[in-house]
Amino acid sequence: MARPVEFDRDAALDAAIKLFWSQGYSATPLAQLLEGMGIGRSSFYASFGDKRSLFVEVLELFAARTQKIFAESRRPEDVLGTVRRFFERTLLQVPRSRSSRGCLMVNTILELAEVDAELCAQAASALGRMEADFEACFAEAQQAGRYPKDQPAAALASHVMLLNQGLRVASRKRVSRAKLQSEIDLSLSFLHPKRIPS
Amino acid sequence: MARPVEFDRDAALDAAIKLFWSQGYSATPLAQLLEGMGIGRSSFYASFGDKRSLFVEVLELFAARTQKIFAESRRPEDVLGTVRRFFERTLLQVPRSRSSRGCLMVNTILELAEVDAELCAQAASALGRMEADFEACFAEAQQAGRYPKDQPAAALASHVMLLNQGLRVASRKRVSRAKLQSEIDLSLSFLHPKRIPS
DNA sequence: GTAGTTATGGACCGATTGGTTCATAATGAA
DNA sequence: TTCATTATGAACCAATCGGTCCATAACTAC
Repeated sequence: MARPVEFDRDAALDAAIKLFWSQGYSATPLAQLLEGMGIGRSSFYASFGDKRSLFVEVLELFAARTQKIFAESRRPEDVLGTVRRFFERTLLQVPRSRSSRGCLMVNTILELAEVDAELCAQAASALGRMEADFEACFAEAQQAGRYPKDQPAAALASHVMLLNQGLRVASRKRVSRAKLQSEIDLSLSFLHPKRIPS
Repeated sequence: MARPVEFDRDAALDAAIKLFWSQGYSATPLAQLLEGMGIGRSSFYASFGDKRSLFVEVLELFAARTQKIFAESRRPEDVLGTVRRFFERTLLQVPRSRSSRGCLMVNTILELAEVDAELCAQAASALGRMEADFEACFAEAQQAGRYPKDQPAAALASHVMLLNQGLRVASRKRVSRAKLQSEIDLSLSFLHPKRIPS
């Protein structure tokens, strides 16, 4: 009953993710978004409302995708394997151009901590959900006796998120894949239960 | 032989550090710098050349101060204690307003990775010097037989930097002191040599 | 066809950005 | 006092920022 939209909304969102992810929120001017998304100003404001609103949507979508990768990496019988797979899939088994973008949530927290509390809270909340997922993994493994209980699952999950944040920073300074790999290996070796003869 | 400067250059630099540190490079407008530093535009451009030049100077100064804290934390006979002291002095034994700023080098790398390669390289280089220092600590301890040699000192130092980056991100999302403390404790407990009976 | 509805492109807007210019003020040397 | 030198404050600048407005295009229902 009216003129149809001429662009692919999902494709446009994809382009927006790429831009925000690599350059950050403030460093990505509207003009660049329009060019990357392949749409005009009017269409932009009609479909996405606002630069900030678009960013909210992008952040949400990014978090959902990350959550999906986590879900695909998860294997109930192997906590540390889950952690390893998640790290390797997001940092090593992707083109360098992608891994060097780090994590949008982490980037956002650092960029907007003192600038936009709401966006920052949204990013932190997404990271919080990831942490809760990791905690559930550890708790499950501990219940099943596959992981030592001398550290609470929450603390272990928190530490995994610490490693995650550290790795994202590292990946943004274009360190070599090999170094990233050995960082992952060493971090996981520390997490491996040491069987101390009783 | 000419009109003397009316402001304290070091104090002005201090104010600039605080602003860049908490808000980032692009999110800190010149007007705010001028107000914070307590000087006028002309004096600013006469003394610091440029917003970007000022940032270079700030970054250098910040790195030097961080290096100093490291040096004060260093105790040759105790690597892990050195690491712990460095973390605790920069994250716990400071007002929250300060620790919640994270680390200027880390912040800069995340903010400017795809925007200003030079500034980013400068920040990365400063982090690299820290890593080298940590490596020297581990190497020394290993030579003296106070730390196991099953991991190369470089890898250990690299891991400490990973923890550092992770902690800075965590501190920027205003997590409680208690949580920061336990993150530090757990990370260090993983680094503690396990005495496996031979 | 015409009417009603929505999408689009381009002109336009005020605000803010970092940076420059210049007249003037403050000093030391003569 | 006078001159040379440098610091300062205010006015000014072009460029860019995100956002709005409006005439027109493209479609469906009738």
